[in-house]
Amino acid sequence: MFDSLNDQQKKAVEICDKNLLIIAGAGSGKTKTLTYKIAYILKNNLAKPWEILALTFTNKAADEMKDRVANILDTSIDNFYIGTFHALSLRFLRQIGKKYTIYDKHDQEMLVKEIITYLNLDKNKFQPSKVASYISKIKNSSNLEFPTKEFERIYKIYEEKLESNNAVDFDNILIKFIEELKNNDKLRQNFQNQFKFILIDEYQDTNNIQYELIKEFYNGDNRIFAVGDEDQSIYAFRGANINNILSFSNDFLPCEIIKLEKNYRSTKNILNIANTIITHNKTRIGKNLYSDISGVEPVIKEFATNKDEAYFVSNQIKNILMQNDNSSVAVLYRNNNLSRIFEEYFMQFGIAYKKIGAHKFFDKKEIKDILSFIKIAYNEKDDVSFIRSIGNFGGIGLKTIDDIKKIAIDLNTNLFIAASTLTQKKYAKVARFIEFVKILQKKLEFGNISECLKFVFDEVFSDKNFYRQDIRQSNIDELIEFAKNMDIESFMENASLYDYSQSIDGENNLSLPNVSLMTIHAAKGLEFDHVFIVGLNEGILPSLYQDSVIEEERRIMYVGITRAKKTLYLSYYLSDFHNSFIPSRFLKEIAVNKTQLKRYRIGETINHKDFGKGIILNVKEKPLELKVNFFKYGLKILTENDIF
DNA sequence: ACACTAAACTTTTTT
DNA sequence: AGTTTAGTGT
Repeated sequence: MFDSLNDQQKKAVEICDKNLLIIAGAGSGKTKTLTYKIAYILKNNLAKPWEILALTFTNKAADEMKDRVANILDTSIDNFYIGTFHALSLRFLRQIGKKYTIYDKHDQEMLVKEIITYLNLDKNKFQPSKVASYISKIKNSSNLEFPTKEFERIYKIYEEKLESNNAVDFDNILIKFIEELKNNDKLRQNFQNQFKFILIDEYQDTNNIQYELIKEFYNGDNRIFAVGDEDQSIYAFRGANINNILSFSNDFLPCEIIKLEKNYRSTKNILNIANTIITHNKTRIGKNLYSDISGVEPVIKEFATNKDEAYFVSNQIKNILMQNDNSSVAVLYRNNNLSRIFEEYFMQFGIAYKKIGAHKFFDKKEIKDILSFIKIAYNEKDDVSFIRSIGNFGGIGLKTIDDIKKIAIDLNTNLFIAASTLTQKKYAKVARFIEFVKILQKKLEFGNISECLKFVFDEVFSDKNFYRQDIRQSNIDELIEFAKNMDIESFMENASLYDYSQSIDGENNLSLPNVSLMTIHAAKGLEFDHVFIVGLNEGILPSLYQDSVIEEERRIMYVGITRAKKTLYLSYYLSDFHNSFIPSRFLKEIAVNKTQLKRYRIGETINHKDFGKGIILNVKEKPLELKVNFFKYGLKILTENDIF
């Protein structure tokens, strides 16, 4: 059964007495190697299934690994510990009796917003979404440095609130678990002894907290097998630390590094482009991906507008599907707002497609609204869910909620308790709300969540037009169906951690369309016969957003390109009717067939980070020199170095 | 005091 | 697409 592995893969599978860092280039059979390694360990009786811990980055990757292990072993996989860092940590926390409400990004922002209003801070200066992501960044970095005093206060109150709400955000799931391990030697040793082999997928995307967790599991006797590719590290914005992979061989001794460099996915031509681009990066271990597959030359296309681009892509897809119905096709972009125009044209062209990511099932308003009642019944201290549910109950407005908040501060308690003290006649509606939640709590104890959801819908939402629209109604039905036969704990976990929309996967389902629309981030780990990477403009890819780092943007480009098996189309447009654009610098780095790609054209508008918008009056290539008339700052000469 | 509506604005990427 | 805001209506 191990005959189908190449020499490097075989080495990676068979070496079990050392820690291993497997540098797995795109399409080099990473998942295959990991799953065969698990099979090898079991066949040779090196460990029992429950002594293997496999940590993945996404639920999709966990599901795929489960499937493939089950396939090659031909047994049930119930005994394996395969899952995301977050899902497994939560599960272990539950095993020791720790239960929390999980705050997703949205809940987090609501909490931050409450704190900002409470502190009377300027809402424009402190945007909840920015503050929330900054909080996560701080938690993920080792040194706690706050930009301002106000920020430090927000952060402190935020952490206190999580504690008093009996809630955890995504980061805290891991932090809480690490705390438990640190404070309880017996518990830690149990885990260390149990997990003889720890496999970590996508190691390049682990952050400091995840790294710390791995350290807690490691006792020097068990073995860590980390698989990763520094060139595919694209989650720095979420705290991923590329140094984890770069310094693996110092952290876990004895250690061996194995590189998987043979690519089984893409044609030579496609790989050439990927290799050419990525060699511009300095932060890398370095590898040389190669392929035996020959194929056609990738296509680079310029369009006047994004509409022209969408038209061309749609037309091309139509042709591809006419030639071979079974081909898989993907249109990939840097950010989700680029998808809309493709959806429009796909409709016009009659192309069936699926859009991945973007709007998650559990982020939908109707779902969150109903869920907030279950959450407040599950955990009275959950102030975020309190505010959402009471606001939807009907007959209770902002003024009343404000009164409750004030009482909660006075009594130093949560909103639910504060609301329970209101017995005056004018607060009769509040009393009814409290009563309703208590009934719900009784029903929840009974265990049938589906029925509880239906109860909430019937009592609170069924007479409101918004929730009676067909799409929302069917989403609600789906939620009720989803909850069937689930216990409250796993329901809560699934609702918070699982991206339900991504799990409706087309691979085994022939009735779903073969054309996918998604961000490059969402496409990571996937492959398609034909790939279109669109919107390859400066300012889109690379994004040139505030903290965007050019090497990471280049890796995103690299990940996109290496999704393609047979054909690859790279395209950009010059205008989207609001702004004008120039082609991505990454296209210039390729320079296929001496393709004439000018980054700058006379007469174009550019957007400079310091000087704002301006019109290009003159362009000199080699060395690059731009004469630009900026709207605010007037005439400037820019050289290569001060352009970005 | 609250419900409802229309218009404006928000967003890189996500466990 | 969802949330916020301002304005109107009950």
